[in-house]
Amino acid sequence: MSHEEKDYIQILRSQGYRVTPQRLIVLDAVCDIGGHAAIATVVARVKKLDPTIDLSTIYRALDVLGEVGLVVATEIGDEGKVYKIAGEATHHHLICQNCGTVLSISHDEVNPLFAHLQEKYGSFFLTSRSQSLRL
Amino acid sequence: MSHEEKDYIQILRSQGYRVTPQRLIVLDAVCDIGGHAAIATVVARVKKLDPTIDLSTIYRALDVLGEVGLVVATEIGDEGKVYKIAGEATHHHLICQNCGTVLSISHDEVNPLFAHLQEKYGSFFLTSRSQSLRL
DNA sequence: ATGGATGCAAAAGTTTTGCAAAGAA
DNA sequence: TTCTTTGCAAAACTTTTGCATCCAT
Repeated sequence: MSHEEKDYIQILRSQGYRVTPQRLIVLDAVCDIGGHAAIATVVARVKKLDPTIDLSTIYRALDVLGEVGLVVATEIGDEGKVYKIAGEATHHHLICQNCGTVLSISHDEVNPLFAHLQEKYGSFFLTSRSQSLRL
Repeated sequence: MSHEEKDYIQILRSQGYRVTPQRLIVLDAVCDIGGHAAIATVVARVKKLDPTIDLSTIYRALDVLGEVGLVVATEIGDEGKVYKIAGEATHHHLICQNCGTVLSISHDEVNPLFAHLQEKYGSFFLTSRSQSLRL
């Protein structure tokens, strides 16, 4: 697990949320998966760690973890929402339309386009916390 | 309506599908909307034209229209699937993350990036019939 | 006439919500 | 103790499917 224990406990508490085993397991699951994980993947991982955790609890935990900024939810293509640990370098996803494989690429690859679009379209272009460039 | 009557009747028939009033109304609806339309928008438009058309018929009509290539379904961000009349120039969508406004931009804007990515990542990059670059 | 398409109803899949009981602070 | 969170169950949505009837060809 790459997240510091103290940190996320702090973060949850400071935002008025309680630190529960369920939330930690969901956080662990998302973290263990490494990349971006569809809800089904998160659920599978969570259930493997603790089969008694309810589906609704997982959804609620992901909401809370997103609320406090520990997890980021992004909508990508056909996969629906995917979740990942926040704090990674800004990056993007290249998705094979045949097999669905997702390849992450550095923001550097895309930056020239970003710069161009931002200059040209200004307010339409997301500059901060951009998770995905949706074209 | 910008589609030629003869054309789409031909197209449906040639693929073994029948030309029904429901399918034409769904096609008209998508066409009238002009841009990309979420399912809810299509349904609203269809129902206005003919309230008796069933929801399942609309889904099935969109499937068929997609099958024969008259309509294109694209998955974009939070909006889920959006439908539009096929045959437009390849373009992309810029989506304001505040208000959700969608701005279409020419493929020319993005082409340099496409060329770069294609060269670098080869098979991961979709070259034909690309509806959206999903990063 | 005849095979595909429709409308209705029900099913299936996914996400959300109400609430009593359990648990973190 | 107090107030949040959980698990369960049910609800709310969205999309799909089965089937008798209807209709395009």
